[in-house]
Amino acid sequence: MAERARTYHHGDLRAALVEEAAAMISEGGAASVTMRAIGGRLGVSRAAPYRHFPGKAALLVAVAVEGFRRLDRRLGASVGEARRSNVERLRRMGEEYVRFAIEHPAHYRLMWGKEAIARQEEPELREAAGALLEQLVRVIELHQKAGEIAPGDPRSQAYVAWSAVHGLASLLIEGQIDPNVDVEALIRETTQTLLDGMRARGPAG
Amino acid sequence: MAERARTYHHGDLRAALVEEAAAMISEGGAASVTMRAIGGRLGVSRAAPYRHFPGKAALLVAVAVEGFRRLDRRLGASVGEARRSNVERLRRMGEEYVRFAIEHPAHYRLMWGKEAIARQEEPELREAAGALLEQLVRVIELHQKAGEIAPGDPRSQAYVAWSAVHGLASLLIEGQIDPNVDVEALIRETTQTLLDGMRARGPAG
DNA sequence: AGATCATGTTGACCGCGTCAACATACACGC
DNA sequence: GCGTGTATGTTGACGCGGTCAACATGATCT
Repeated sequence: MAERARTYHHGDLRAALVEEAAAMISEGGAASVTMRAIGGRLGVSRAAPYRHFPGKAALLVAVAVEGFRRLDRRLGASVGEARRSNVERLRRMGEEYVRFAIEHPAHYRLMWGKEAIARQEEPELREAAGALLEQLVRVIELHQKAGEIAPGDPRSQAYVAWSAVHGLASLLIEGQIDPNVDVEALIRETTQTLLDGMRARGPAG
Repeated sequence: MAERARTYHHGDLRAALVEEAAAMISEGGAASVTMRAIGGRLGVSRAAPYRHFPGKAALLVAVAVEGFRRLDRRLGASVGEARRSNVERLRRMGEEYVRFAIEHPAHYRLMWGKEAIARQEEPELREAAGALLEQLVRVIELHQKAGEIAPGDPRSQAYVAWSAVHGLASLLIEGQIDPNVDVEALIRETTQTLLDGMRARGPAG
């Protein structure tokens, strides 16, 4: 944003690349992000990014990791806001999760899609996604102790809860849901059904 | 499969293209599907597909539609097999849905991803996905009448159920779930939680 | 000031999707 | 049978995008 490109060297190109790529993803989708375009927008040549990332895939990974960080912070904040217990924390987390996806569809897609990003397991990505899951597990344990949701392996339950919100987020941002439905109502219904299901204890252990 | 390429004309290139593209997606992911490669595998030139599809995107749409048809048939069959009622139908549908995704990850990804496929609303795709949703709605209505799940707009409930299985399927095929967990158990736990939640009626109408 | 290394630039290559111009073969009326 | 039109397939070329190698520039340390 600041006046760069005055000098031959950029100053902090690496950070600028990640920031700019994220902006372009939001504006025009992942397909609009090309090494040439991103260089152009930063007043830099097409090959300059290669001094900071081994390739385009690595740059996108960095963008995705940044997305995870933001989502993680946002969920953390929402948990803080929630009135104490009564599964409010979990509900808030779920709702905020979906809203994040709706607000940043292309970014969210990039965070999960295996297609756009390198196949090999990027450890940084794993870590960032893992942190998210950890946060969810902790909240579930909290509610378990309060007797608000059924006992059981909190990690499995976290996967179940995550599936529900991730699925809803995906359907919404991929345009699979009838535009006439009330999105906020659907989000509430989804989290409510999920919480009801987690409170009950079905026949299958 | 049969001996083609004997003649200058192919016979049924259109169908062969869809079939071959689907095979390549399964083998090497969507990125491995290039017009040149697919032509080569069919003993045909790179531009030949353009006589049958306006572009690569259209070919991929056809592949995705074919995927929807298969999934639709499979779910229909699973419903038939399920013992009568007691939410067995819905459970079977959910489980089969996730299994389909696991067995055909790249194909499943293509079916939903907006990234790979043209942005404009392909009516054929909408229809195919819509048929799937309709099937789900009908099963839900059935269970509602049997008093096995709570009353309410079956379409919203269908979206909720769909979110759960689609989310789980996505997480699994994108490798987001710890490989040590028992996948089948997780599938059962997810459907069970979902069914429990749909049976209950939470405070939110 | 001079050497060295990090950072940025330019030129080139290759693969890809796509189109235009050309070639071939099947189909149908005589 | 035989031309003729149309569907289908081929080849050449273009532009774009990712990437690498060779070169240029500028910061940094002594």
